[in-house]
Amino acid sequence: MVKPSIPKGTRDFAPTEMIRRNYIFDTIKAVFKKHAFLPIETPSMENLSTLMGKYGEEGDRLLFKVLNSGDFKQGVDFENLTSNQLTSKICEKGLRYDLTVPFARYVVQHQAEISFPFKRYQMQPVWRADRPQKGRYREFYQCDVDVIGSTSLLNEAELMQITDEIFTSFGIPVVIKINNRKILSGIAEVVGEADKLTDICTAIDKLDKIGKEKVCEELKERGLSCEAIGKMDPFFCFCGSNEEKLAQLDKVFANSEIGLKGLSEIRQMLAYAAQMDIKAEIELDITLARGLNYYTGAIFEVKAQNVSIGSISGGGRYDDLTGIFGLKNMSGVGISYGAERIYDVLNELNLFPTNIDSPIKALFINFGEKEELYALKGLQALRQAGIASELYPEKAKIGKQMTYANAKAVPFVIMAGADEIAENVYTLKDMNSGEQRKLNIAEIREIIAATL
RNA sequence: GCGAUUGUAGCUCAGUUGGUUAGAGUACCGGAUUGUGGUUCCGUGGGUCGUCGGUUCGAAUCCGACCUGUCGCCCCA
Repeated sequence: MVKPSIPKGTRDFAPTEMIRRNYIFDTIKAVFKKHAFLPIETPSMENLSTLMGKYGEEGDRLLFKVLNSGDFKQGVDFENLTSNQLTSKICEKGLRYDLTVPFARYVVQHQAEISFPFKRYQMQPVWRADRPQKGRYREFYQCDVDVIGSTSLLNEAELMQITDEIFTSFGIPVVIKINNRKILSGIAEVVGEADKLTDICTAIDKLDKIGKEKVCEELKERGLSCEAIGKMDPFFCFCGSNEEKLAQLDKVFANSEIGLKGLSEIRQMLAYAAQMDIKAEIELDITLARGLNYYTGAIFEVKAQNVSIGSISGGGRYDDLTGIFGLKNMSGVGISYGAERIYDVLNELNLFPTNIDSPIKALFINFGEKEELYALKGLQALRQAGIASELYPEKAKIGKQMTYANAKAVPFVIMAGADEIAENVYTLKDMNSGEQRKLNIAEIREIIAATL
């Protein structure tokens, strides 16, 4: 006997969980569609050459690699190769790590068929060989929207609007944090460490988590001069409204062209957003850096208020993701919503709508051969009215059938034995109140339909 | 990849310095009750004590490795 189990960091989803997950996907998808985005899907596996080197050293380690089919041993020197070298000999495929890189590959490969700007959405699982923790899995879903082939900041603004609409639908209060890589470049330039941009980004990103002192320590470890770290001090304590922060940055960036460009982009985004009736708070946070190093412009991160769960969404603009696949001048901007994080937030805040938990509205009790034929007629009438309903497939004891209805949270049970058949009616039982009445099927249909 | 911690019935957990045949609650199934569930009572079944190895006369209990879950670090949705 094999003990049933699934790989580390993966999960089964029970019907009750799937109903809630589908609610999340459906809600997000509805907003994407309304904003004129089109769906695509890409394969679970990509060639490793597509994936490797796009996510930094750490990312390469977290890629799941797929062993070659056939005799992968042939002609490979197992003795004298390091694990990494061996991997490249015996694996040429890997599971996708995110949806953005496969999207870039898709765009280049299908550029002739696509009309740009291309607005696509994609909701599929991704895999990371990470160590599982709370809210972190090895297989999880991302819901991505991207606009590629347009540099307009209208796109950034639209992504903020989409974010706002999605989380308004969920009833989750959020803060949309924004920043711009050009501002971070400006900071690096101003403190005289322009070539250390990546190190500055990874360190500064942790400010709210580990505090200013530890960030300075890390910057030191990463090779920044004490002088430069001292100059960064003012950037750690920007406060006030977005306008106030921008005004302060204007002064600091007086001699940094790229820094000023970042500021003007933020201003333009905010100006567009102001026309879009966005309810969520939009906060300029210059310590927001995000690990992925392909971002070149705007950066987004969405945090739910009043919960301890980390970011539930993140994204940004990338100017040259398609370059490595041979297509230049194809700037894009996108954002990704983490389905399982949103699930946890909805759960914690008790925000799942209660009406989705009873997908089956009525159960016909099976009394036997003759009675089930009569029940089938009623069942048909309800289904034609779009009411999800079923007939218990066996003549089991009534108590057992009732327990079944209870376990599935079915709100109505319908019974018909010899008496009901003679009168051409059905007994409708409301499982919440326990009340039951003899009615004809049209009346039953109306009563159930009224609860939908 | 590094560190800490966890694992006993489908689920939640007892189990004495290592000592007979490993228990309870709950769920399931059957009955009390052949047209009534979410509240009763009785009964049946269900365990390679995570896996493999070691110490011992004897291991659920002690030791090691691995696997799984959880929590930090790294990184990230």
